[in-house]
Amino acid sequence: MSSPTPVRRGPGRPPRRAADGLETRSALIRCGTAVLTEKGFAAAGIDEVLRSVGVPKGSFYHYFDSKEAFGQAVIDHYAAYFARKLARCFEDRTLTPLARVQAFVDDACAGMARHDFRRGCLIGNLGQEMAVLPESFRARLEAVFADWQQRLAACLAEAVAAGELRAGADCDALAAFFWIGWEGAVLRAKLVRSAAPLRCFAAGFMAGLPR
Amino acid sequence: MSSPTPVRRGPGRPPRRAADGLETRSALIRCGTAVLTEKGFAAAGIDEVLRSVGVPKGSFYHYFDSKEAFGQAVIDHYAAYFARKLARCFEDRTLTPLARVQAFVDDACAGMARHDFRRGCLIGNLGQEMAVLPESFRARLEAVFADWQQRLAACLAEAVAAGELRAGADCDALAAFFWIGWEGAVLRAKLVRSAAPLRCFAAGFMAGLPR
DNA sequence: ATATTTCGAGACGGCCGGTCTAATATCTCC
DNA sequence: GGAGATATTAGACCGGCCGTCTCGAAATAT
Repeated sequence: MSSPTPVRRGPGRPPRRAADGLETRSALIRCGTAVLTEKGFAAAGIDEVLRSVGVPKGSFYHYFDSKEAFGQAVIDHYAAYFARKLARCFEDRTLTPLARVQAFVDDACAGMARHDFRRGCLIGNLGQEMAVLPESFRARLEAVFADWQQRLAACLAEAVAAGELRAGADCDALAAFFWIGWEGAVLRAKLVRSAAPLRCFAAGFMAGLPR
Repeated sequence: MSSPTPVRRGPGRPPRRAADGLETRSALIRCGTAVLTEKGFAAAGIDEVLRSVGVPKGSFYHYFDSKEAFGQAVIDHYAAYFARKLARCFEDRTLTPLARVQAFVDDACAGMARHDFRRGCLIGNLGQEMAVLPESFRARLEAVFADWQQRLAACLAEAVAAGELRAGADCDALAAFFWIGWEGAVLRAKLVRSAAPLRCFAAGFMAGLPR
């Protein structure tokens, strides 16, 4: 019997399938997200992504102008994914604001453990690589960090309103501080293959908050 | 007139010169430190180092078994250099213990600015790259971080003794927290090409210390 | 049915980077 | 002063990777 999705692979325009073009394209992006999150941009090869998805090289340059354009698409995809995750955590009304921050940390620990601490944060990876990256990445990466910072700052502002933080606390500065250090924690977690750095940083952050 | 050091370049055993082998070798390491600190290990090419030092490609494998071995040597060199810097800062009796930490931060800000925020921290760079690095690097990088943490913890212990920190403060945990987050700050400073993240993290760290 | 457009297969070129081998000049020791 | 040992290098090799190119076939329009 034939496979459930008889993916024709051979030259010629493929038979019409529901939004197949989008399927292929987004499969490439999804796989690329995993690969770039693990290896970074420069060290990752397009061929690896293609082989893993089962798409021939010729298709790639039909969907993307270049590796650089592909990277941009992957960043956008990751940013959207992460924004959803942050919204889920930081706007969860069933928890107190500070408990939401802790929930994010717990979620991140579980996430890294699930991939044996080989994958880190795509944005952090690429930020570290800026010296060897197309300059076009810089603005996009900065924008993503700005978004994260704003989301966390809003959550911290709720903490102030709820009396969990001292009135007058500088939520923006605290949020900036968190994300700056968090990337370091992710980096270290990859190195020691353990969630300890994530927990260490989170605990230190919580302990240092102005109550 | 001939150059002061008439470096013979051509096949054959070179004329005896005072420790020339060590000269060449350490020149490679010094240049490699700069390059790896900027680009990381995977993205850095040996050719670039060789060209920059004026050593032919064939020579490389006379001095090092492989790129991996070269990387190890560079790590060792960088670790020694950084240990000296930390000793200079953290054991400076002319400053209070906490002022020494701030002195290190100021020094680091100046250092990154001097290279236009293109160079970061070699150890952090390589840590981030672990997924695509020879496994042999892991232990060495961890050891370097452990050394840094211990040096900072000692300084913080002095701060406790001097009454700058609350008695009973967990200096080891605080030191671990600092280095975890600091690497994130360096990463971010490279991204935004500014010392602001370094200062933001340092300020947050200082503000959160138990007094 | 014919022409045109859309999509994909897979090979190819060019480049670059790490590694190895052979060759060569000097040193050392008899 | 000659012979072997040693230090250094030139250059070739191999493999990977990005990007391109041509061809082929299905879908769609006319």
